[in-house]
Amino acid sequence: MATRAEQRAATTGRIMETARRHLADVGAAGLSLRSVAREVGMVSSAVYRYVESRDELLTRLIIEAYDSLGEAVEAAVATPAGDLDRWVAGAIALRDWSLRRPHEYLLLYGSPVPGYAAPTDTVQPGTRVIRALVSVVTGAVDGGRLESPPKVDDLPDELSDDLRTLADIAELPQAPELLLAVLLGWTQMFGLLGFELTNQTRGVVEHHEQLFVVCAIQTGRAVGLR
Amino acid sequence: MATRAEQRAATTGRIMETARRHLADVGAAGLSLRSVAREVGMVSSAVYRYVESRDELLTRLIIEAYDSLGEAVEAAVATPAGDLDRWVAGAIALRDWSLRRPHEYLLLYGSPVPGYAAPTDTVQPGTRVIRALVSVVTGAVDGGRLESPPKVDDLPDELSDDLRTLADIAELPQAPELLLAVLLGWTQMFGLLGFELTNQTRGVVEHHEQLFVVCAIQTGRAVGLR
DNA sequence: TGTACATCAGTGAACGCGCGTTCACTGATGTAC
DNA sequence: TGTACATCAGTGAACGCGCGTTCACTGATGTAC
Repeated sequence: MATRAEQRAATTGRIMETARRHLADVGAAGLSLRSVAREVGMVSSAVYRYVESRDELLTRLIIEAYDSLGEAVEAAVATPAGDLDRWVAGAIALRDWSLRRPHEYLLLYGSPVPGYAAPTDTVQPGTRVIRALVSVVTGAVDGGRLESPPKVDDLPDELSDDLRTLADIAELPQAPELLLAVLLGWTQMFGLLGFELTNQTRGVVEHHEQLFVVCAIQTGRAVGLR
Repeated sequence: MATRAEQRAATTGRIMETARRHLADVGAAGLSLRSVAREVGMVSSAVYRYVESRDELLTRLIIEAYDSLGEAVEAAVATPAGDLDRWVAGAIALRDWSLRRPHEYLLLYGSPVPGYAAPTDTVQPGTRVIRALVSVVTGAVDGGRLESPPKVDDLPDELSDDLRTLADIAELPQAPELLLAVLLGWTQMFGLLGFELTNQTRGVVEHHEQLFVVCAIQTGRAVGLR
């Protein structure tokens, strides 16, 4: 045992784990290969055996974070329950994960890291969360349980087209109102979460969890879930 | 003319303006006194005649940004029009300003800058935007034009209390539903805007402005504005 | 109005720091015959 | 099973960089009498 491959995997793991912890201390912009190496207990040049560059390390952290968050929401959504309950469970999982790992949340959804451009590898894992939430809607549609959303009368044509295209991609009924509701629900939750994480609501709201749940229920209902 | 005081004001202006431009290039985390000094055309130590430290520069930038944004929204909201139109105008002003100065938006509402803690001076200017929006609601209330919001049945007691306290501060009627709607409308718009600015909706939505307006109309209606 | 002194803006050198990345190297672990 | 060679992990020194901040200084602008 302790073959070379195992050693390598273990060391890579230690590097990534340490990097994640530093991220939490210092934010993405402040993350440095040298300090990670220091804490792992190797000389700075040695980490280059495991990681191509600082940018690649960031990319890996992003992908891991997306996957971890995606997994959490997928699991929450998978519980057998009413459609609305599943939606809310997904939302709560999103919030719980984000509170546990705020700097990773900010890495994914906060300000871009100066000097770093995320490669396209990060796009696909980035869609897991929204796809999990959409799957709840799809389930309700397939079961014939989705209430059709109320007509929105101020909807411009071009926007309707955008939304219909999106509906196709998401394999949802083409009513633009439905996709509008999903999109707004999605951004609503992120707006609230972002405010909570960056302390914009400091001193203003005490019971963030309750607020978030109420928000999730409202957005779920707006989508037509019951 | 060109008295010392005038010179000083002019130079301070150039420093701040350059800093703002660098912010746009490089983000808050990457902003450096030395590079600002370089571009202004003075030696790095000279800027210390105008700015106490890098942190103080950031603080000033934050305050200036809050004030500039606050002013824009206040102006938009001040147009004589229907309540809902004023709300929407405020929202559009928020978006326009943010698109014009995305890095300042991120400085205010994005990830915290590593190693920097905003002093309390920034709190008060930070409330101008929300107070401008609330003033629209107050106007509608005073004119007896606000539709009372529908009862929300899942509202937990503690959260209701939070919301009632907030209502008192904002000098709005105590119905917790009203403040909930304002709060959710507020965060909704920031969520959407944040997604647009950080390109989360890349390739997914084309007509961001229309989407944002629709969103603003919906949130305004949910608040009870007509 | 003119002079003597104080204030101020900007210079240039220096401090100590941490960063990402490269490179030639040593010694241990694996592989082929 | 034993030996010869190839691969690999980690070292240590070095590169060039930009950063924030301090300090003693010079020369110009203001002020008091």
